[in-house]
Amino acid sequence: MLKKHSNPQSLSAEAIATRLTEAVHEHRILPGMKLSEDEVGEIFGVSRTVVRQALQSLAHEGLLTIERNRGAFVSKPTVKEAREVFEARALLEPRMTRAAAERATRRDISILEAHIEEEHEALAADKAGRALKLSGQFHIEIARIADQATVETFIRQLISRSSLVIALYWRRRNAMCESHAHHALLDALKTNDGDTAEELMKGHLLDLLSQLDLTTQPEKSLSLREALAK
Amino acid sequence: MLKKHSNPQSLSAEAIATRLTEAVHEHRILPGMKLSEDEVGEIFGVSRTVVRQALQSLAHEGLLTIERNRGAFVSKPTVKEAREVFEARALLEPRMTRAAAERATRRDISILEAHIEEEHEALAADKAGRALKLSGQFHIEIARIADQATVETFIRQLISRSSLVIALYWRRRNAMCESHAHHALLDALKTNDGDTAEELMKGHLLDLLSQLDLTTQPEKSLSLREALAK
DNA sequence: CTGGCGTTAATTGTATACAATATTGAGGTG
DNA sequence: CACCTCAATATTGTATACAATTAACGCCAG
Repeated sequence: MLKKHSNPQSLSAEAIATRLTEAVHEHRILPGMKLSEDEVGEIFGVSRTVVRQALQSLAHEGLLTIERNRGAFVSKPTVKEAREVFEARALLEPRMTRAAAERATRRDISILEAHIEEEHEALAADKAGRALKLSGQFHIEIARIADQATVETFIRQLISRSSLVIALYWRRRNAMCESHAHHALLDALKTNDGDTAEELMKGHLLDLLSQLDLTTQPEKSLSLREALAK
Repeated sequence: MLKKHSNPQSLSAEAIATRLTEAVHEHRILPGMKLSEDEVGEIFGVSRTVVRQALQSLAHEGLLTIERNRGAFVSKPTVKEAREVFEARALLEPRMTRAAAERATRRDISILEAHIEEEHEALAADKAGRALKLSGQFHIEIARIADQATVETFIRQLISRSSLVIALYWRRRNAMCESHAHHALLDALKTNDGDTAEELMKGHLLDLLSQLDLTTQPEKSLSLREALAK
């Protein structure tokens, strides 16, 4: 069961979408899980009308897959889709990082530092899910600093899907060694070194990709029913 | 009023979204116009429930902007957004074109040839709107040939918004001189010349951008009410 | 004639009722 | 015992009713 903050007044569809997105990013909701309209509606204290808005919004971002007359399920990216996500990120993020390096203000830097700090704390507290979410936000923050709202929304979607990919294909459950990479990126941004920043991001993404096991279809499915389906 | 094919049985939300998208791409529906739920619902013979799905889907792609308690309007990209759209396209499309050139089959080529042919016919028949839509589809087709579904959806959104940008900022109403550029691209694809294809696309996008007048806010608004609003 | 105020009408937001479809489980048959 | 069929149940799809909000209009004061 999901979290259930007793709701003083009904939440908006957007708020529900945000909450669900966070839960997926933190791997509290895993690929393949079904999100029933009634269930979600009761948890958040709203009618199916509002729930459906939220679910459709998330489906449009690729986080959920809606099967007609069957319902909404957390997407399970195929190996091909997993590769595509990282290819797209490789296309967009290095250039965004360059732009961010050239534009970053002191305020931006301190925001990024705070992110890294939180990420460290989450890892220390053994909150891998939370660390993963923060790690993604670091990338989004860079797009924001680059002042490219359009590309930023694309990167948001890609980060979302990356979260699914990691849930399905990540090799080691142990600590993400990204912290170091993010710190190096921060240094390049701090000195407005666009060339280095771009290269670091390119390497960082390749590094992430190399930690995935894309040789086989994912077998993980936390739904008992699904595991026994065939 | 929009088109009104007498509806034998009710259309799906997706079908309605497609029809509306086409109308926007062909500039039969212009930026700023309001799409009332009741009106659209009556035109297509479905209830507001289905219309809302379609409208929200289009809003998520950026084609419409939904203002709470006010309704859905065709988006009016600002100058900044217009630039961002073309910057994003410049980031994605040249690389997609290279990949497409390296993968294009004879069947792909003939599909593109058909597109160009249709585009010529539309221009000859003075159907500028239809020509514009076909021109956009040419770009989407290239992403499809590159076999990058993820990036393809991004490019779809960017083409959609480009259509809005062109409606607002295009300088000359006369013939689009893209036909030539598309033909040159086709040649590069035909000979699997990735380098040339990538460069041609890069130039083509710059060319498009240069035909826009982004020095001033758009004044065009076909809604009489809106024209007199201030 | 102009500008503000209040009422009326129109439109969107949300919940709910009903229809359509898929899933489950029992019962029967080979 | 496996397998199929079919009713019973649960879930989603769509339409509609009502509430909330906004926009429109007329009225009156200045």
